[in-house]
Amino acid sequence: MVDEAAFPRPILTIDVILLTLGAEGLRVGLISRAGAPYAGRLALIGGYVHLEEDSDAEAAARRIVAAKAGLAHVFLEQLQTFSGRARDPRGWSATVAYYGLCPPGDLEGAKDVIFRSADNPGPLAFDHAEILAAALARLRGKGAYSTLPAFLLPPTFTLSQLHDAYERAMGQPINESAFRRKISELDILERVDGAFSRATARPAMLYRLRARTVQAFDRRI
Amino acid sequence: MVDEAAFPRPILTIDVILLTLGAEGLRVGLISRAGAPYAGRLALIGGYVHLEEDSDAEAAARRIVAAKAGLAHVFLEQLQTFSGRARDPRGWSATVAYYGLCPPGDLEGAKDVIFRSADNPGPLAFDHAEILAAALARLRGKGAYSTLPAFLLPPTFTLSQLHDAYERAMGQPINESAFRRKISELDILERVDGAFSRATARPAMLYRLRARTVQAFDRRI
DNA sequence: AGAATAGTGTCTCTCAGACAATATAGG
DNA sequence: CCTATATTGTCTGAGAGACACTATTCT
Repeated sequence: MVDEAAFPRPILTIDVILLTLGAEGLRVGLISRAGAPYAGRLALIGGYVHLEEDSDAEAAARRIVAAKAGLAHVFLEQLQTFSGRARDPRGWSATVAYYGLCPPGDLEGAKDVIFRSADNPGPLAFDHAEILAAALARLRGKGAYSTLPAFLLPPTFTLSQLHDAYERAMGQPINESAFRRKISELDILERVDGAFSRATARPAMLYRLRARTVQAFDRRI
Repeated sequence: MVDEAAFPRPILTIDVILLTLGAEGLRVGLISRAGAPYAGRLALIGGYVHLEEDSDAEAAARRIVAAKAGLAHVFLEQLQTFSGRARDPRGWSATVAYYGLCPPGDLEGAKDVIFRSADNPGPLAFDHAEILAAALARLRGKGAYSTLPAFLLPPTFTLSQLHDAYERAMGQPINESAFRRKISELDILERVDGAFSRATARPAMLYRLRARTVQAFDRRI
């Protein structure tokens, strides 16, 4: 890093790929763009960094998700930075992309957010389709050997729900007994008092994650 | 991304963690800083984005590595963006970090670059120690299930050299016969005519990577 | 009792690590 | 032949998938 402070500075933005679980699989939260460019197009939840307010890019992402989707607590992880002269007609820009995972129940207050199938969201503004695809690839890659999919669930959940979250996040079936075996061997969950009861079936034990952060495993789940 | 073009723009830089293989393990290429801040301290190879010249951040990274380390062809992959108010005394900044892998032989022309043990490089400028640690973690994590360590070798190599590169990159022993078995099953290498001959031992067959890009595996190597 | 979901036990096949055995060069 | 490195073969234990079986609640 050499001192050449006179260089023109590029535009720096933040984009959040907000993902949640729907009945059919992953869903992504989008916002309809008010102004040009791409007015009326759906876009990822994004904004500028506020230098006085935001201590770093992740703080900016949290502020933006809170402001635009009304979400106070989201699991956020940096995905990648997308940059270049071509991606925004206003000029050379860079956006630091974060993916955010949250349980479906937390999305009541997200009035302006439109949820679409993550795998088939329709046309998006800028290079957001590419960014979304990268987020899905990361989630599916990392989900196979980490607790990432658990952050798509509420704080307490049953093993069946966890299994379901893994299957829906990964988009492929996972052997159930092997899943239970591995989860219990990995010792990443702890029992919570009470049980989750459905309409017409046996109630299941409730668990929560032992750690609040993502845990990666040696082998895939 | 809302239009608020009036916002002050943060400083955006690029940093490259240039890694290569030494006898003792991984080595990182550093440059002694000429000016303030951190004058005289060792720092990662970095610089500003040139908006007219660089089509995107990776192009900027390539230009910077070519200019400061004299390397025309390096394997580069984006690591992460580090940002915040505190990391640079000159103000809120963001740096897009790339790690670069290259074979030891390519480093003849890198006059200004100082190589240090990657695991113990001594004090570095800015938050570069943290960035380097993240690069090593990524290389070791991803190296276990990809062809990443092969990019620390010249274009053609023997299986023993590849095995050695994996062990040195990962910092831990790898069972040799299992390694050979997995490599051959994965079908990522192809034979090259000729053989590599040492002083006083059996010459070994030469291989090269089938694909020019990193290949990830299902299971760890 | 029967339906529906939760949870367990077990069999088999594959794969990874350990390590022995064999191969091929130079001295 | 001896040494050093390369390469292959085999044995064994752990783990993953398949799937049947048991458990518990509600109607």
